[in-house]
Amino acid sequence: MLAVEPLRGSSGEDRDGAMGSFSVADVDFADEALLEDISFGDLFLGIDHGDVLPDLELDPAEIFAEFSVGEEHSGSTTAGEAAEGMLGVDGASQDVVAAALEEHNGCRGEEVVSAMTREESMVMPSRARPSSPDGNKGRTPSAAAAAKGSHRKRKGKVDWTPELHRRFVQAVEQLGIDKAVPSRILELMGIDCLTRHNIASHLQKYRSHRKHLLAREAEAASWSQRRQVYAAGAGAKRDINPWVAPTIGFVPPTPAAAPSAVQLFGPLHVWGHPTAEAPLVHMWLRHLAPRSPTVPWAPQPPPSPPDPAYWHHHYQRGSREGWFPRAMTQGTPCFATPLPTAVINRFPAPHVPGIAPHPMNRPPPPVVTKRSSSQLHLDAHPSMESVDAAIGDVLAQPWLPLPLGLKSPSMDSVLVELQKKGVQKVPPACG
DNA sequence: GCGAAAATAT
DNA sequence: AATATTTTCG
Repeated sequence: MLAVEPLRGSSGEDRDGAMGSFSVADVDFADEALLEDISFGDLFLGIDHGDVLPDLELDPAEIFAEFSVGEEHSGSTTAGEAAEGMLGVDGASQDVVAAALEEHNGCRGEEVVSAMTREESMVMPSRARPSSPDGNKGRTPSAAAAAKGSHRKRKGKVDWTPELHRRFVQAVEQLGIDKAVPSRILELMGIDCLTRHNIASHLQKYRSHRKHLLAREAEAASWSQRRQVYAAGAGAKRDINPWVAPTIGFVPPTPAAAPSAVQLFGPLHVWGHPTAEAPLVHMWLRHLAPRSPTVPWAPQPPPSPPDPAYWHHHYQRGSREGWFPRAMTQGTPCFATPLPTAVINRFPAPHVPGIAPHPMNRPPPPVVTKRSSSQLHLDAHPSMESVDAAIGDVLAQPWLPLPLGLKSPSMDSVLVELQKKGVQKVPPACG
């Protein structure tokens, strides 16, 4: 088994340019990643301070006007203070915040107002609801519902701030995922300005997201397992940390694992897109796999790369195209994980229809195997074209494992040519 | 009371 | 247009 990589800083003429400098696109991307860091990361990582107060999305004036109904707030509650609270008070403990929250949202007051509004709306409908023309597909509007009168003023929207969500998740975890039902959650959260419906709704979404994320994790695990299978099959003994040393030619397919090039450059769907997902994933994922309270030393799942910056930190652009681990270009060269052709063929990298797979997201383009013509040629008397083609592939794929058992004399001549081009043969073992 | 899905808001 | 939240309904 042989693996080759371009020599760093070698005098390869057509390669130096590509290696030595990043394209404009690369630079732009890095900047973008940084921007994301600042604008989104902080917001959602700083979950324990400040940004916490949930607020009902009503006009403040409206809120307090309504809350004043039937509720004598203890003088201290003013609109001004409320506004301050909504901006987040530094250093306020969670309890204080929650208390303030309850007070400002006027929980009891809201109940009163809601009820009243409800009754009012029966009498004087404030908003003509479009009587869902055919939206009721598969649903038979009951006579009761029809008789009820369908006009109802919407309640103030609950803003599920990170802090509120945190409480929610805490309650859910405390109950256990199967016993977590709205009423119990509501009890545990102890925030009586929320209704059971609010909780139920949030729970619905929470489950949905959780399901989604777990599915993706399972997918990632599956891929990781596959990689280990063939890595082991090829005799690799080392444990490979997928975040640090991804197997050559493959990139973990899910964002939960590491963002693929496709996910970095083109939206798959919104949850797969870093700009949209980063903040949201933090919101939902944050409590997904908490350290076991009973077995705190239990092994943790590998940390997800928090954002594109992580990706850029650990990976770099290869020559021409493709990402590869920085570790592979720094310090002692390591042996690339062997990728027997048969295995590659059996486990092709995932392919998103309609989007050309990124070079690193598909099986390594074969120098020899997939180009049967080249293979034959090399085995016999390689022409310069075939050698050049091989070199081209190698340069495009900085780490290109050559198929096992390729030891024909012509291979040496290929390697000579590769070396002339600044491609280096990598020692068959590392460490 | 619960969960799924429709309706509505942003 | 997409996502978040509420409301409806079985």
